[in-house]
Amino acid sequence: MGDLFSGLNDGLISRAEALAAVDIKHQGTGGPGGLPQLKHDMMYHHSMGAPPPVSRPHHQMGHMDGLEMLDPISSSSMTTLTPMSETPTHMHSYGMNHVMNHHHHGGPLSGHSAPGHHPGHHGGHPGAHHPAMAAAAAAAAVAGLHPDADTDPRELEAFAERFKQRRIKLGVTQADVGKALANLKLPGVGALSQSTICRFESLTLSHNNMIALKPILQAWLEEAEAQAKNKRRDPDAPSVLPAGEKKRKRTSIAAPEKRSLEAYFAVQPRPSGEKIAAIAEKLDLKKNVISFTKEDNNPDALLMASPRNSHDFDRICLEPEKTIKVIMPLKICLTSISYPLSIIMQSDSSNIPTYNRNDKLKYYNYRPISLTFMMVKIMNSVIQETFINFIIIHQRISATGHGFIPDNR
DNA sequence: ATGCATGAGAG
DNA sequence: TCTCATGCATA
Repeated sequence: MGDLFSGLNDGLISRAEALAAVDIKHQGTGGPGGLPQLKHDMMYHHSMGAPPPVSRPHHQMGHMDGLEMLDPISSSSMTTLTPMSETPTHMHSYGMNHVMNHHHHGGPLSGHSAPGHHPGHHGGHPGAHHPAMAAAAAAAAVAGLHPDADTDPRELEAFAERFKQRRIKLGVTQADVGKALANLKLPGVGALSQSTICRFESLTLSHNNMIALKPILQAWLEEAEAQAKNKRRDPDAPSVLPAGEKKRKRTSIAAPEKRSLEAYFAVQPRPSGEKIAAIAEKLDLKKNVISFTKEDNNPDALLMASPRNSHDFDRICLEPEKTIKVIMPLKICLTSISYPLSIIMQSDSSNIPTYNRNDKLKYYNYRPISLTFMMVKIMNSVIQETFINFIIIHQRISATGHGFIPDNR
């Protein structure tokens, strides 16, 4: 294994650097080498507040073997690369400066992110904008932590979680939130789609996008809770809460039925569609209520999901236009592989979710990335077999076909 | 929740 | 042409 990755290292790095030179824009203060993506990864990792990355986290069940295979690699290459990751400067370069001035069609986030919130500080100098935070920021900088609470992935993650919980407590759907944003009357902020709210909550937006959206959603949340508190809303202020109470009541399964289902499940955890229908009929429940026994939710079935096996990858590698999605533990970003993968993420033209919340243990941050055919091709041209192996390894431990690690809760 | 498409802005 | 944010439609 070790050979596998170290062999791949040199070729990839040089190729990667070539790519970096082309693809990657300046990422702020000069860290060592020109691999800003890595900083990002590093940052996130550090900021995850996880136990030392090298320590062997016990991830859940099926992933174990894969992780174990990878462990020695990461620890060994860690040695060489760690210094880089620890580089305290530039922590907040955080990449994306070049993105900050993007103007998107119609979106509420035109250009500078976070309208109405700490004007200007997002524009690529995420230093301490609150005087009060300056000290903390400085301290954080010394400690190698991200000084800016608004751009701190931990904070973003925490906020997203909080947001979701409180939204649900308010009985408001993602779609409701999206629409209500327009009523907030924040400058430059219009409605958003359910998709976007969903993506925010699930941290499947770009980091930049997360940062931009956060203050907006925060504003909504505060307003919504205020309005919920005072039943008598200011008639002038448009409600940011959904109008009618038209929520479908939650299905509840009576104890006897539940026992039946559980008993059945013990015998036949994966009944056919007809069986499910029959059960539903018998228990006088809707079919979708019984759907928890479907293959989708069977952990054993997860590895069956697409991409199913190495053959799929092989095929993909021969098929232009295909995009394959791979999930890797962030830990891998700390290894010799990190450069090329970072660059692939940068170069990929499709949407690249930056975060996800599936890592309950906080030891790893699983990060979905997409590899376009071109990138695969480049990778392959450098280290053909090795790359295939690499993919397979990760496929084994993490591919779900949905782009995310299952919770396995 | 997410694959795919769109259109803006930057280069 | 590329990247990115975003929405639509639908699994």
